[in-house]
Amino acid sequence: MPELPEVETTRRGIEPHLLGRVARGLIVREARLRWPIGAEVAAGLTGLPIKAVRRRAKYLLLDNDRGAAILHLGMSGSLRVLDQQVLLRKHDHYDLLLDDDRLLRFNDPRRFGSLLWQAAGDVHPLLAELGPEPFDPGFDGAYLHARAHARSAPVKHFLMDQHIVVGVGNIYAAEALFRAGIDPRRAAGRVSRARYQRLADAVRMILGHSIARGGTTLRDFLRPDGEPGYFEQELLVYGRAGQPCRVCATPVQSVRLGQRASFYCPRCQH
DNA sequence: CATCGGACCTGTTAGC
DNA sequence: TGCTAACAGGTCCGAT
Repeated sequence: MPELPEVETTRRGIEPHLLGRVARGLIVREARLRWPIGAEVAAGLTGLPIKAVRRRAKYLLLDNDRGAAILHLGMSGSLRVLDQQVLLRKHDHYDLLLDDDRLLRFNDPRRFGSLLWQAAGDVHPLLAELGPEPFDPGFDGAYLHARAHARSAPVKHFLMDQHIVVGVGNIYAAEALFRAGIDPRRAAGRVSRARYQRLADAVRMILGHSIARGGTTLRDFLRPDGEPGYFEQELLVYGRAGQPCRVCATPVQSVRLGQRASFYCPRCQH
């Protein structure tokens, strides 16, 4: 589910409910997420006000004076701010209790999500090696071209590598490569600087546009307010195998690149 | 180092 | 209608 636009949509949805609220405690019903939820998370959060709700890559960070909780939604996770009375559903793994009698509830069927703690002054190893945000000024064609030097892996892999640039997952990689006219199978090291500039622009445009639409709803993604995202209606190639390209009407092709479905137009992308 | 495959999970869907 | 296999938005880790 969640790539950068969905995580950012979630951040914007929960931020007004969390900012300035004192965390009263953490109820963990299922600690076995991507990594087990440790006791340090509750200890770090409890008793202090939340000073910021940030996003870095696909991670959400809840800051207080002791440090930050690091939340990841994995493939199937979602967060909602609820009244305590609301009935528990399957896969509701933790609740962060707030001082206004509401709570932040995490649901995640596949349990690829995570909840970690980072002490003030520390940088968690998972965050330390991340590439630039797509909206950072340093993310451009020259940067991508330099990082791709001599790489033989498909450009789609390269674009989805969070050490290169963060936030681009399987859906938006397909969409950005389509907009840039680049075949997802092409070796990353064999894409020109000019085409990488188109790609960087396409990534920013698509992510920004999707955020404005509230993210993409495939299957079960819902925003924290329970509404779906609307970007799905604007996908040009993702999930459209066999259907006509919206630009040239050539049937959209599907290939598997490293265990993952990739969609592209054989006429528009080279 | 870069690259590949496996691993972690459950739910939904496609195919027989 | 039921059973099974394949596949799904992420990404770490170990082997090569």
